[in-house]
Amino acid sequence: MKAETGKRRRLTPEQRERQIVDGAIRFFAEVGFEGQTRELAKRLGITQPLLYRYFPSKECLIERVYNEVYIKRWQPHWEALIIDRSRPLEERLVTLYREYTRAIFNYEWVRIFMFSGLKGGNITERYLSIVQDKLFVPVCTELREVAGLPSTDEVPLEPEELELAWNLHGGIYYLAIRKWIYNLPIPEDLDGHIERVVHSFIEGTPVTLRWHFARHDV
Amino acid sequence: MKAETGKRRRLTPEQRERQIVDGAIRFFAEVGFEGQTRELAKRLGITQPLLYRYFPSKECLIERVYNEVYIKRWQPHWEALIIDRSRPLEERLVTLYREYTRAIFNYEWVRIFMFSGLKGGNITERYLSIVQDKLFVPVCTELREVAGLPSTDEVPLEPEELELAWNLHGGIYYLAIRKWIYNLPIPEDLDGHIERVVHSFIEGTPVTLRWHFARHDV
DNA sequence: CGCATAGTTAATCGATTGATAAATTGCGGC
DNA sequence: GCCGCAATTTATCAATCGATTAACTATGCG
Repeated sequence: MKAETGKRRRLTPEQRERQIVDGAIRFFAEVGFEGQTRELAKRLGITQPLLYRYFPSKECLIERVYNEVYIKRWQPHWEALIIDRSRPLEERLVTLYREYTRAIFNYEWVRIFMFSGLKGGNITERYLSIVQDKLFVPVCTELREVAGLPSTDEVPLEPEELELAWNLHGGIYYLAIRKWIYNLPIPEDLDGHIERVVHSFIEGTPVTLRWHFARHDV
Repeated sequence: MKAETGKRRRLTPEQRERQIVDGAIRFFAEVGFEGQTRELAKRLGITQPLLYRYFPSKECLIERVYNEVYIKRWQPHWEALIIDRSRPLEERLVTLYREYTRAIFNYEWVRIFMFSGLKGGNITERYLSIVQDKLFVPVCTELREVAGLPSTDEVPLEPEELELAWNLHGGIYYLAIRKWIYNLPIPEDLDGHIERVVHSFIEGTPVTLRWHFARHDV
């Protein structure tokens, strides 16, 4: 009644823990957090109680998965990139979203983020508030300059402006949702697509901003 | 050992079935399809076995929820609206997305659609293929005309063009995801936001299209 | 009033869940 | 080589899942 001989492999705690965490990320990304510990163990080729030697509860393992997935993906230099006026804003945005999609666009990140949002908590809210403060606000500040409008020091940023940055971001992120959640094909040439989308943004948004403020100030 | 007197309410089968379906839509939208039948019954104020008098299995109830949510939301006149060249394209798109968001932007639709996508199946794929054929393709056809480019009869639609329509759509739909999945605030003035986004689209996309074809044909 | 029909319920079953305790086995140090 | 510790497994528990059965009770018809 023993396991198949030779299958039992004794790893160091560090190796085993890493194996469990990596497997859990993949597993929960696929089936959601209601996925069963027995099924996870089977995929890892270990027994279910062994999971509980490394993590006191399923909830703790999930918490660990969150941390592994969200930490270390953010590139602080993005914030400097956006405000580097030695390059055209269009070029900066293309670079930003090229790198952003390379960092974020993958099966595990997109699906775990969505499961996490549906579940509740406030993990997604916290993450996106950072995105807004570190990316969208500076982008809008730069947009003011490109559009020939007063700086944000003189005229505070309006929610309507922020929404235009959210819209650019949402259109791009929707690609990831299409691919990893709706299981639909997306362009092979992602970089080319980003170039076109950012080009449309640069051509259209400053005009809209001036249009908005002109109506607004009347 | 009987239930509390007076609580028992006898409804006609039609009323009871409707009550169960409506409650199930709300319930599964909130917690996902792993939500338990006992909890659903409790929220409805009935006992769990009664669910099985109306639906042979949980899976059948879920199937019914799908049909209730997705059927009857699509407005066939949208397809005619897009190609009505007696009005400016910008006005047509604003009208379209005003109506589209009124029809689709609600808690149940957005969350059940997302749960359904994560679960797999092909419900989301089928729906979105309709959206592409009925909305995005005609929009791109109209864009050709606005941009002064050859009609789609002469030069077939390219995937890159379709992606620009997907991008507009994704940016707008991302608002719904922010609100009902990430639990973030979105603009109160949704119609005004749509006006600005569509304006940016009309200002930026034709330029990008000509830019794209110019590079392309070299 | 009485009876049949049907809506509703309590009680329960077998399978599965997260989690635990105890037995087993692999590996490094002597 | 073998000894001991710790990694891993077997066996199992209590709770909970979807689903079933049989009994209970409200309503309409005569």
